[in-house]
Amino acid sequence: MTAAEYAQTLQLKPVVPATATVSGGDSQRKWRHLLLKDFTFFYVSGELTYASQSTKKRMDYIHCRGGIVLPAYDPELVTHIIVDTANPDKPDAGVTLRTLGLKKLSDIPDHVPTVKWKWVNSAKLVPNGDRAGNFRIVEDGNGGHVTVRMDWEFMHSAFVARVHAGKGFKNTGGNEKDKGKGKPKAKTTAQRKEGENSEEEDNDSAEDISDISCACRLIGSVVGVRLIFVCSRNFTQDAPSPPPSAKETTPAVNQTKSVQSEREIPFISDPLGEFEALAKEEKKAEGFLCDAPNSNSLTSECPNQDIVDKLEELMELHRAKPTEEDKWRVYSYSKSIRKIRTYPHRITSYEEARNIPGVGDKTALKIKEILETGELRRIDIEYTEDLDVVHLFQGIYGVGQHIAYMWYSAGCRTLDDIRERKNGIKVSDVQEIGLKYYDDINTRMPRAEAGEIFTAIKRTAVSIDPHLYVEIMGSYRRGKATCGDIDILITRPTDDGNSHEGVLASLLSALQREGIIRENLSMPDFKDDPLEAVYRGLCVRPLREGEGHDTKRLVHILTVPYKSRGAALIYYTGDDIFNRSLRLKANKMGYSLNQRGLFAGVVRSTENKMIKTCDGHIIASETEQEIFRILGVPWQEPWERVRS
DNA sequence: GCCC
DNA sequence: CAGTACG
DNA sequence: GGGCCGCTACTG
Repeated sequence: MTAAEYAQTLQLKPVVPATATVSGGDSQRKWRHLLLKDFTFFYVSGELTYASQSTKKRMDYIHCRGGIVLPAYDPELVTHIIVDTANPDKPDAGVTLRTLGLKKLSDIPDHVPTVKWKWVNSAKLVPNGDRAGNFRIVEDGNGGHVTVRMDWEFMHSAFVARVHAGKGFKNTGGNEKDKGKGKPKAKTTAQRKEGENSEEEDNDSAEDISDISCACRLIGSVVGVRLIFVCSRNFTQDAPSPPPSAKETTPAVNQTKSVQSEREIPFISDPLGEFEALAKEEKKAEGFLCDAPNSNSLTSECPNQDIVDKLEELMELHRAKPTEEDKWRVYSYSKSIRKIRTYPHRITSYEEARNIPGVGDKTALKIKEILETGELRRIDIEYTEDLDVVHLFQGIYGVGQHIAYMWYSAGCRTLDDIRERKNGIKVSDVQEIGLKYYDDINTRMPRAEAGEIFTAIKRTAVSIDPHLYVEIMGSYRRGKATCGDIDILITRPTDDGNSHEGVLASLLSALQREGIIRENLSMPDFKDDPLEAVYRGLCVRPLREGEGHDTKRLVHILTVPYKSRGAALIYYTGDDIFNRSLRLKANKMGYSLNQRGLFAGVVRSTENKMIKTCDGHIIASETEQEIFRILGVPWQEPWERVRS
């Protein structure tokens, strides 16, 4: 596991104060347990591949003391960069810059110090509370506060060139500005009122620590969205919040229960049986896929990997087939495969497979066959020579099942055939671009590159109008390590009488001038609403000397009216399966959800569901929380919404 | 494909 | 309108 | 046997 990955897994772990394991009387150390609260670190270990034991231990140390370890460097969020490369006394600037993705040390903001690990250990309790030097007031773990003194950052500066950075060397006053926002204490207490039943209850020494709020702060940071950050795992409390008893919908109540059971799994004697029971319960509880947060599947090995592989292979074959029937098979497979992948134990029988919601008779039989023979004959049966070619063509942006099959039946077999317009096939402008950048478009980019491009675009946007709200969405917001594209949401508060009307057009031409945008795939259409539009194109990251930046990346820019931002955030954060599930649930509850808002009283024509005979009225759209709450879906952070 |  | 793409 | 997201958005 890399350091970044480890940092990411920390986000999901509750903050267990290190002192909780120390016997109660040790007041000598207890004060440390929130020592690093309000600090956001980026840790430079210099380890290219795997995080060493000591790196992990130090990240744990930060995490357990209320600090945040960013998986990816973000100049807007980081408060301290810890440099802990091979030789602790001689930090390596080159390695540091490479890790940060910067060219020179001066690219690091002045208020962010680069410190050696030693600085972290410099904290000392100030017994008489005298406020001299670099003091901090921290919670003492008993509901009170103590004064703690730490060395000035410059005393442990990693690089001579940056001793001035951070506090102490001279009075920059620069990092005072983010002091206020990291103290959502009242909120934390309030949210615990609702959430504590299903959250930790056996940790009386940790009363003031909300692991949730900590994780939220962290991922909120990673994700970079700070529009609305009221965090709670269960029901949210924006606006006048309903008392817990007002949760009238059954799914909601069931949800609370199932979260609880999920948490109990590790402690019971027969985990397998319990899981099956839980699965059954979910089945009859009419649960929607969107109801249960993703409990993080990326950490553990999948005990049924061979089954997953075979089923995925089969699914891909169906994906390349043209019929409507196959489309739904793929939809179904994708859901059942996901369930199997996150199933915690080795599946050993047809019965067991069948008990997993989403796995039906057919798939259970296939699993049985894989268990018994290690093979799946259906794969060979479904395979035909055309599928590889169709799959290849479908990789062209703008080419779907139908066009791919048309081209195949026209006799085309390779991308070059398409380029040559073999047998007179037609290729649209968009497809032409898709063809030209076939490999680029089908290659995911590192998370950091997506961030870099986003930052450049945001800078340009804000220079057009400083009041714009510009955020990165999609897989980046969901915390993925690699991104297939860059999704940017733009809106603007209208309280000063202005709006973002016309901004997208100026932004696009500015980005073209800058050379960031290279190709247009689709242009916005403002016919309905000048505030609402979608742009798609290909871009490259901003140029840096001496490096080629040729790989074109898909970029999507969406503008929405400020009032719709909550619904737009949900839509644009995804993932797709989560969205569909959420919309399905809305529909079943008599609502309708799209990227503009949640609507009630929508009447659909009975024979054609596509036609709404009555528009209904909008009941929520401004915040994600509001929409979740009305739908009885427990609040889930972006990274918990991964369903596929 | 799965589920109602 | 059908086809494709978006989360 | 019928639904499986969206009166989604854009292209041609």
